[in-house]
Amino acid sequence: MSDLLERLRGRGWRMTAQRRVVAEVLDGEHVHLTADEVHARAVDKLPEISRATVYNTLGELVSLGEVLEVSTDRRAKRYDPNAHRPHQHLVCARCGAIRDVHPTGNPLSALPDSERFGFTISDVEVTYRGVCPNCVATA
Amino acid sequence: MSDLLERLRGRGWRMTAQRRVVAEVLDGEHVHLTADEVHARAVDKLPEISRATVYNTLGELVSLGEVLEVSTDRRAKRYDPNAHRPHQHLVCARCGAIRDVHPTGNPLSALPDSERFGFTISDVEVTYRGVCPNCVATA
DNA sequence: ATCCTACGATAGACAATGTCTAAGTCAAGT
DNA sequence: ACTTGACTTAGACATTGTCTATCGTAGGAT
Repeated sequence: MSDLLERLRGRGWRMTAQRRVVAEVLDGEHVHLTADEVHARAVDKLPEISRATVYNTLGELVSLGEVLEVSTDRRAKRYDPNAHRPHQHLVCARCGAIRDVHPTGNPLSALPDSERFGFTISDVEVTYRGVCPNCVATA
Repeated sequence: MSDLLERLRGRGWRMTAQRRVVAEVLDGEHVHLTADEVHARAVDKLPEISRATVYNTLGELVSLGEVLEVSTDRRAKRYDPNAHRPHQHLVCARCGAIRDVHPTGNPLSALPDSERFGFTISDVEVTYRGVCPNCVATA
């Protein structure tokens, strides 16, 4: 189901073992990994891959619009392969779990012109914070 | 107009020269400073104040609910003394300028139960991103 | 007014995350 | 199979923040 690798190849992305491995890690698991977690999983498949390459490759995938960067906390950025359907995030304040969610309506419409101060707004990022059922149970 | 110092004293906050200076920096300028910027301005008034103290004090002010932590980018956290009126942030993608904004409605109501996955949601954080008039002009 | 003591402040080491550089390697076109 | 420019590497460096051990002091007690 590696649409991602196909798309990248089709866009003229030079394919290397390292890039393939990073793409596979993201494509394989639909979760929100940090750069270090991506690196750890990449090392399992390609032990000599370097940290810098993982960072570079993630940065490229973000530039290409194939992966989203998510900063839900002040810790490491996370990488979200679900870049093709707009969505927001729901974060557990206790365990850090992240879920993709799809709110109704367009959050942009909640900001009247008088509150835009002449800005040309291009994007809205919404993060819902709470406690997940698991953490509530073990509270 | 130092309500802040008054409130803190009233809450039994032990007053020191360092804490006073940090509180004054935040109270004086209604902007969104990073910890290092707070430190720099504090040093102007009290040259021997240490970085650790600024971090500690900011952390306490956040715990006390007198100041909000804002993470609009992956860079340093910013500290927002406007903690008593709920608001969201509008960020310039070019120069990083931050404005407080007040959207209409409650963003929580945009998330149907079916999209809450059993989470107990306590907070919503909305960040609008765009380009400010100044940066548009100089583009 | 002075003394005590617990709480606050300090310097600097350490940690986490990310970026940069110089040199080596290799994918892909010829 | 060559060649070349793009990719990868190791590790130094940068930024932001935290921790620890020690010193200083605010504010209550005397």
